Amino acid sequence: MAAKQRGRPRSAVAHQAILEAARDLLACGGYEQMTMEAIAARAGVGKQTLYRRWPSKSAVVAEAVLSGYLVAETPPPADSGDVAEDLRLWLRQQFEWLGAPTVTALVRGLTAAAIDSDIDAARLYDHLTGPGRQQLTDRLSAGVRQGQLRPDIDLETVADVFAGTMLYHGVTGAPATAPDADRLLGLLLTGMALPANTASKPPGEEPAPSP
Amino acid sequence: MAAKQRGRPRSAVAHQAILEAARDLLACGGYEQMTMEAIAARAGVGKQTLYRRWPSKSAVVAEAVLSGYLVAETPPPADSGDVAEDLRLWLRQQFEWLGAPTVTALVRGLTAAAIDSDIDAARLYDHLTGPGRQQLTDRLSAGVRQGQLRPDIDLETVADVFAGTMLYHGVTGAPATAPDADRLLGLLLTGMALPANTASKPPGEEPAPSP
Amino acid sequence: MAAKQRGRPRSAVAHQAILEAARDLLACGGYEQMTMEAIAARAGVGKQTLYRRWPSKSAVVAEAVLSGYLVAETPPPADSGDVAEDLRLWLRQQFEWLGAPTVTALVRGLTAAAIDSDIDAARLYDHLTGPGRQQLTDRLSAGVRQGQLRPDIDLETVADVFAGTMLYHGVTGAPATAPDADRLLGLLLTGMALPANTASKPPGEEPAPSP
Amino acid sequence: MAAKQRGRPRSAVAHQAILEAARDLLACGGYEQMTMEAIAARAGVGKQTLYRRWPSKSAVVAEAVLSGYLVAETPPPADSGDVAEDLRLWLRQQFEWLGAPTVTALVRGLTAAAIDSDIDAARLYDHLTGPGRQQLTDRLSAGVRQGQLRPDIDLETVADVFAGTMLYHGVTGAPATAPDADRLLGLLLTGMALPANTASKPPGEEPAPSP
DNA sequence: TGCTAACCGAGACGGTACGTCCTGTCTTCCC
DNA sequence: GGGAAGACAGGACGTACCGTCTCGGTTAGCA
Repeated sequence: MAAKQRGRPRSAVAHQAILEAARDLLACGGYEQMTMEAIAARAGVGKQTLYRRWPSKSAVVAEAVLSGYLVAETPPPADSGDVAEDLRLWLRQQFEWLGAPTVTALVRGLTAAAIDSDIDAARLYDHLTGPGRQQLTDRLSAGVRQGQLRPDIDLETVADVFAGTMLYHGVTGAPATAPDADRLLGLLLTGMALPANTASKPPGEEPAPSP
Repeated sequence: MAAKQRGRPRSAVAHQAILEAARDLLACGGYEQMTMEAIAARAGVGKQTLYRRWPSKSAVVAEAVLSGYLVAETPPPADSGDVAEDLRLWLRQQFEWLGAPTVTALVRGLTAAAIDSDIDAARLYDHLTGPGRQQLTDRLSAGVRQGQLRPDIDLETVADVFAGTMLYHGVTGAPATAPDADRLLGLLLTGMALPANTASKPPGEEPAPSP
Repeated sequence: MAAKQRGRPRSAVAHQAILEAARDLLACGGYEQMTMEAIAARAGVGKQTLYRRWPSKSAVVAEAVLSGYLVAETPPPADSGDVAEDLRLWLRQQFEWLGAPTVTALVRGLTAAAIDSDIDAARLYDHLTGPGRQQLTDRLSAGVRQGQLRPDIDLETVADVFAGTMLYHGVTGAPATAPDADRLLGLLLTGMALPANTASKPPGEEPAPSP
Repeated sequence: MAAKQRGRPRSAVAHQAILEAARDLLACGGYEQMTMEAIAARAGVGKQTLYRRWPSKSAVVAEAVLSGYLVAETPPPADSGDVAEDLRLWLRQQFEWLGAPTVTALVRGLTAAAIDSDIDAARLYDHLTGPGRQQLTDRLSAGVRQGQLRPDIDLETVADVFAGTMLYHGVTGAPATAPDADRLLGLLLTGMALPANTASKPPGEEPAPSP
């Protein structure tokens, strides 16, 4: 081992002030507004204090977004016994939350950071979406146990679909509406294939389309 | 009115040279490397010639990416009569194509441009994904007519799911593999809900949890 | 030949504004106060416009001081026929002028610039002292023609003595007073050696000490 | 009063190491190279140890230069009975010594320190030139006693002339040569005025111009 | 022997200037 | 009028240094 902690230790206060300043600037002015100089000034910190901790602007943004996202968690899906309804409400909530300018700014900031550097963006998104993912997969698993969902569904793929959709709306700024949520969920629940086509095809039986 | 074309007409050669230079720089150095000065220099053009045509860097990038994407089109899904297999092959192909460094660079460039300006990013992505979208929805419609797909599927939502997934992989740089394609398609075809649930949902009934 | 003047020519206005701003800052705040950024701001100019013309701060200072000095010329020594008196008045005037805070600041600035770069400082000082030098040597030559000064005096050496003295006072900030001027001039006119010694020096002969 | 020395005493070793490090850096890299951090690092000392002893960089430089100068003293002028020759040799030696890169660096460092702070530069130069001054004035006084020099010469003014000349050469880096020394000494010994002029001016006589 | 004060090396801190780079505009001469 | 060239104001970048502050640890006198 080494270096046994010599010299003045790095200030945790400064660390937090920087991340918060970065988030504030990101929220109110976007990625371009969020200058290293502005961050330092707003955090009441020298520029070198930023560069001592992070090698570049992208890295600061990445950590700022991640740490900020985690404190602004949304509640997990309820478990009323009706998985479709629970997911529907949860997804609507997620979409609504994602539509908040602050959150959009965080997503765009993180995306910009991911693009203009060699940050491991996939890892970042995993961190970012991690908690929501877990909430989702938990509820899906419960739905399986409750006999409402197919036991063979690929939880990760479902989570990826949601993540991709959210990224799309975050980047484009196109708001994700409640009907969007419903349509997406409907597709994922029902699937595209006719039942006849999928697992065991009950011969001749045509499910009645919505009247 | 409209001054019917006075003075020297704008050079189409310069126009193309600029877009190509932009794409080249984007492909080899990323969005940050692609400066307006570098584009102008590489295209053998004055900077003013860029700004006479596009109002900002983002706009140049946008058009460069879009025009570049279009010339590198992928073929539409086949129609062998088996819609699941046709889509599987097409999606794999799309994913593979998307994994090419050049294409990734274009996607990332477009995303960066979308973020740091007030470009209508949604419109851009529509342009970008438009052709693929059309190919997809055409094949899906055919599948419906062939009695292999549900007649009530929401084509746009399906297309959005694909677009979101591709954006995710483009931005993170995480390669989208053939198994990913298969899993995604499987989910979308089959859906998550058990057949029993879709048809009749016994309200309030709690299935026995696993013992 | 080459380059036949393409592109926008450099602005002479900006050039002058920069030099003047540099001199102003030097005069009111010293060498340390005179930042490149402050110069640019005061001149209403981008920093790049400075660096396009001069490679470093020292170079800007050098030119600013030189051009400023030249416009603030002092009058040449009079020629009343009495060279001693003419020089006495001129030297007093020079000393007084040198004591002005503005001039001291210029001298110190130039000296600082000379020290912290590889500027050819000797050349700068020559430029700086050139006009005064010429005035001095002209008057000395006239004095020689008028039979008041020795024909074999080394004009350059005399000028160097004055220059060195002025540099000393400029750097230290110790004001050069009128009595200082008189003493220096007295020394230079009269010399240190006794007349007996100057005329004929009998080798090996020990002169009788003063009785 | 006066807290009679409690706590750990200051390290004399560190003191010397600092001054030596400062001189070394000054000698090999100039004033700009000589940063407080570099001095501390080279002396194997914490920065606070510097600031505990000196209030600023200029102060460190000043003491470093002075202490360095004193240990590198040049011998005093000889007293062979011939004051002109003694001074000539001594001045040549001084000029040669001054031309050494190390000495030039010290002079430039001291000058830079004098400029960018409110150090009493005159006092520093007095310290710096003090020993040489004393040597010089001693020899001049002896010359006066020996009847070779005028009894009314102003010793301080002579010393100032030498100091100014040396400062000029130190700052500009222009080497002071042996002929320079001879010329300067010739001027100071002989003076500029014709003997006739100093004592009694023959009235109305116009000297013939050079043929 | 322990207490307390001042030192020590190390290095982070706020601040500020540096010199480079890029954006979007402008100004020149050439077609 | 368009086009290539390049200067323009402005401003962010990342580096470096100044002088201060804060760690853990050392070295003295005093108790």
